Amino acid sequence: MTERVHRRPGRPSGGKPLVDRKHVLDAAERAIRRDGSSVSIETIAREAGVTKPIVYAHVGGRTELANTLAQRLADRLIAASGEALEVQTTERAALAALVQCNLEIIGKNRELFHYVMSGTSHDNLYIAQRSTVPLSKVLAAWRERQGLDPSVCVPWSYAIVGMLNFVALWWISESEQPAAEVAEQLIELLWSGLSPRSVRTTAG
Amino acid sequence: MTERVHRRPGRPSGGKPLVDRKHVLDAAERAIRRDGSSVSIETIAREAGVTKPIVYAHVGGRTELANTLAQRLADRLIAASGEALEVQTTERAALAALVQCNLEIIGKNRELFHYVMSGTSHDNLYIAQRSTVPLSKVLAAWRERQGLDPSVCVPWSYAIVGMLNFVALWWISESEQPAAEVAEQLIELLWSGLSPRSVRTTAG
DNA sequence: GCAAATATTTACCCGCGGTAAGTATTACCA
DNA sequence: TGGTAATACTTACCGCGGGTAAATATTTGC
Repeated sequence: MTERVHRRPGRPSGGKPLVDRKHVLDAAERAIRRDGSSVSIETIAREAGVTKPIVYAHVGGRTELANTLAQRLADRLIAASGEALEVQTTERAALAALVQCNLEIIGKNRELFHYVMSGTSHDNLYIAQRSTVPLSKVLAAWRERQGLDPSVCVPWSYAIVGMLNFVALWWISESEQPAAEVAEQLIELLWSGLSPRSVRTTAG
Repeated sequence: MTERVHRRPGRPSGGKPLVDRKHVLDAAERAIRRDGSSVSIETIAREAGVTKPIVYAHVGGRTELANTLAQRLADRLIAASGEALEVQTTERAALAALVQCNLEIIGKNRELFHYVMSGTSHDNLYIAQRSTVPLSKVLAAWRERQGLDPSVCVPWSYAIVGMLNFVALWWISESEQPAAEVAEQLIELLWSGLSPRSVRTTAG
């Protein structure tokens, strides 16, 4: 966590500015966590110890801020997913671990998640793409390894991301179940589907 | 479609007011369709042939308007889904028809969909619930008929609604594929799951 | 006719996103 | 050592859009 700094106007001695993009973004996250997803740019600026124009200079306007924070959150989710995937043995267990850690990270960043969900522009899929593209690649590689058509992977990626988002939304605000349990339920659907024929015992 | 009306101030002769809730909501939809999802309340009021306070009197503030319109859209989707379900023979085909008609309706109401997606409050799940509750009931009944545990149906409903939402978002803005094709791809995932063992030929 | 009830508008407040212009401090170079 | 250019930051502002209070017009009911 970057700390509050004594700033002074004027060109700084070291080549580097005291307040950079990361400093502002970290402050934004703190402010959102503290004041909720409807926090104003001005409050964020105060949290960073600067004023509004600095925020605009470093990260741009509100939607751009939301996009950037979404990016960061997505990166964390993807990174954690990667780790979760490596540990597990079976593919199904790996998937369950992925979903569970996604839920847990979102649970620890509820307000940020809300900010991102309501702040990013829904017209262009800029952000959703960032989450779906890596997923789509993994899926495509996997399907090809099995000799299956990989063309479904783009819509499937959006489907899975949407699934995760909505379930997370429900889970963080209404459900008392542990993340592992919800993850298992989701994987039951995602792995085996609705089809009654593909019933199988849940993996312990 | 309700039409533009000659209104006059003062207590109206008939018991009924000329401008009611439905009139305003219809106007809102028209305005959104015309000017996009960022349309202002004032513009909506003009479209209805009235002024802002009337809108507030009849439907409330912006989020309440978004919620109400979301409600209406959800009702249309649910109604159309019901019809689609009745016609089909197999359960899988019924599901595919459901998804397809959902996509098509959203495709015909892109701007409204965007308005609803960005306007409804993500903090309380008020709206998502309205879509998921009926779905959840159908799922639960179906699972029970098969002797399966119905407790998964709540998270599954959110999962399916989230899936549909995100795929629709992608489809209306980036995809050129016909709705039927996307629906089939989605159902492939939803019905059979990711599991490699449950591979089966796509229905007709 | 006159008061109460109702429908609607005018005129306004306020907060917030976004920006232009001004001020303070340092680095660089003669 | 002074002066100029570059940099970092602030103050002060604009405008728009959500939301509302108070005024205005019209009709019903006594």
